[in-house]
Amino acid sequence: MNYKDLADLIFPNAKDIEYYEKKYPERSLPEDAIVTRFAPSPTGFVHIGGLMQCVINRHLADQTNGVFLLRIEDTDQKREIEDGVNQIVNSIKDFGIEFDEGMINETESKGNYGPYKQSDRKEIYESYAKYLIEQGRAYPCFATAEELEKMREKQESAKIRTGYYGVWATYRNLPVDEAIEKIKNGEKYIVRFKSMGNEERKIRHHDVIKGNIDFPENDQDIVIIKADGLPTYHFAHAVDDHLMRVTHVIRSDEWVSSIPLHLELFKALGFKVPKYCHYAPILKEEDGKKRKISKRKDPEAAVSYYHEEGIPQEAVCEYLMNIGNSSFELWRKTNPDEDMSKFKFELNKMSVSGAVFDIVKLLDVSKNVISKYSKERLYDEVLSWAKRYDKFLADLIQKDKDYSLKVFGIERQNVKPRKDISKWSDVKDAIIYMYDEEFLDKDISYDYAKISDKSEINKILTTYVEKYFNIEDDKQTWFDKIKDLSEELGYAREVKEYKKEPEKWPGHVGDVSTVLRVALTGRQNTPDMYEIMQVLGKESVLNRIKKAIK
RNA sequence: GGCCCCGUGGUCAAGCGGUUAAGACAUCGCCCUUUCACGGCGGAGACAUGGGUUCGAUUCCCGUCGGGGUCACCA
Repeated sequence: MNYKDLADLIFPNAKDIEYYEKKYPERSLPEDAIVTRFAPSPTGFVHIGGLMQCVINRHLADQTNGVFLLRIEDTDQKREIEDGVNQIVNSIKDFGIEFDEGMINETESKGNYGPYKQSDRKEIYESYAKYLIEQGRAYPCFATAEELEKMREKQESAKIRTGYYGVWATYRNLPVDEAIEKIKNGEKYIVRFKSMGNEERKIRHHDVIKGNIDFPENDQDIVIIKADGLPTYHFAHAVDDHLMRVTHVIRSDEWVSSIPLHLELFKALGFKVPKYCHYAPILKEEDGKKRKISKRKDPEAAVSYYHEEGIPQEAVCEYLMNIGNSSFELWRKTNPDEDMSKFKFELNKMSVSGAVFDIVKLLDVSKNVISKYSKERLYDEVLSWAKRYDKFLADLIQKDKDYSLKVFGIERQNVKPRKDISKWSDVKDAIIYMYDEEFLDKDISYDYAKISDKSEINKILTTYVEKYFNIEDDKQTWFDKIKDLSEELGYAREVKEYKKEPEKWPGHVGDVSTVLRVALTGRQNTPDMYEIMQVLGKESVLNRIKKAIK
C-alpha cells in the first residue's frame, strides 16, 4: 500500500491534473498584461474596500490589455445569503465597472476559465488534492474537534506556538496502511497539507506594494479539504488563481501573514507564483483612533450608501483612485477634462499604510465632477436617482422638463461653473424655490437681512416693479437699474463707496438686492439673480413680489 | 503572547543623505464690478521618541513608544 492507493481510496473518481492544465491553458496576452480578479464571498454586501479593489483592478486590466474576472468564493456555506451573487454584480455595475469574465448572476457566467463559483469547482480541487496525496504532500487527518482543542490548550499553557505542525501533527506520519484502514472503517477525516517548512528558516518575499518582507517558513499542516468536501480559502486560492492564469493577486493586507503558506502551497503544486499585491484597508477614525472601516458600525462602508446618497459613481471612483495612487490628484489637476482611464496607475506606488476615509474630500471631488456636467446630463442623473430615492423630486422636475432644464442650467457651463451640488440628495434644497407651485402656494418665512423694516422693504419692491423691472433687460442694464433703484431710495450705489463712509448711507446696493433676492426666493443666498429672474419669467417675478409685499 | 507591517500638518500625502519639508481637502484672513457657490492671493499647521552611522539625517541602523494585521474544518 502506498500514497497512490490512499489517494485512489479518498478520491476514486478524480481526474488527472493534466486534464485541467490542458483545459485551462496559459492565456495568449501581451507580455505585461495583468490578469486580476475580484473574489468576494456571496454575502451580498460590497465593501468600499472591495470597490476600491475593483476600481484598481479594472483600471490595471484595461491599462495592460489584460483581464479582470469575478470569482465567487462560496466555500463557507454557512455564511452565504440568498441572491448574494446578483447583489455583488449589481452593486459593482452601479459604479460603471464590468467584468471580462466570471459570474454574471446567480447561476450563469462568461469566460473560458470557469466555473467561476468555487462550489462548482469541487472536482477540480479534488484532483489537485489527490495529486498532493500521491506526492506524499497531503494526508488524511482523523483528529476530532475535541482532540484539536485539547492540543491547543496544551500548547497555550506551555506557552508555545499553537497549531497543527511538527510533532503536534499527530496524523502526518500515520502509516498509509493504517490511514486506509481507518477510512475503510468509516472514520471521519479531513485532508491536510504536509508542510516541509521549518520555522527556524527565514524566507524573503517581494510584495509588489509592500516591498520585501521577511518571514519564518510555514510549517503548519493546514486543512486543504474540509469535512464538507470543499476546499479552504488557501487551497482554493492556489488552485483557482493558477488555473485561471491570474498574474496579480491584489488583495487586502490581512492576507500577508499567509504568504509563507501560499508560497509553499504553490511550490508543492508545481504552480508559478503570481505577483502578490497587498494593499492597506480603508480606515475610519473614531475617538481619535483609527480602525478598519466596519460594515456593522459605519454606513459608509457599504457601497450602496453612495448610491443612495446620490454621489455620482465617477466621483466615488475618482476618490478611490486617489487613495490608491496619490499621484492621481496631481494628474487630474493637469488633465481636468481627461477621462480617468488615461491615468497611468502604478501598483508599487500604492500606500503601505491605511488611509482614513474622508467623506469631506470625497464630496469635494464629487462637486467638481458634477460641476462639469451639462444641464442635460445633470437632469438625467438627478432624475434617475430621484426616481429611486426621492419620488417627490422626480415628480417635481418631470412636470415641466424644459423649465427644469433651465433651472439646472443656471450658472452652468460658463467659465466658472457653479459648484454647490456635491450629491443628488443636495438637489432638492438647491432648486425647490424655483418652482412656483412650491413657492407661491406655500408659506414662506422671509428672513431679510440688514434691511428688515417692512415698509422699507415694500417701498423697495414697489419702486422696483413700477420703475425698473423689465424682463427684457440684458444683464448690464438690469444691474445698472438695481444701482439706480438703490440711489433713488437713498442707498449707496457702490459697495466700495459705502465701505469708505458707512455713516453716509443706511446701506448699499447689496443690501437692496438682498431684499429683492429674499422676496423672490425666500433665501439670502442663491445663484446669480439675473439668471434666476430670467428663468422665472416676468409673471412669476411679479407674483413673487406681490406675495412678499402682502 | 509569537510572527509580520506601519508611524511626515486635523485628513490624504510628495520626499528616497544636504529642500525655505511639495501639493490636495479642511481651517483662517484678504480680494473678486450686490449674496452664496466658485476663482485669486496669503496665513496658521508636520518629520512619534531616544541612541547611533555620517561633515550632515525626515531619509540608513538599533532600541523605546504608539497603531494595525494575523495566529480556524471563515474568507
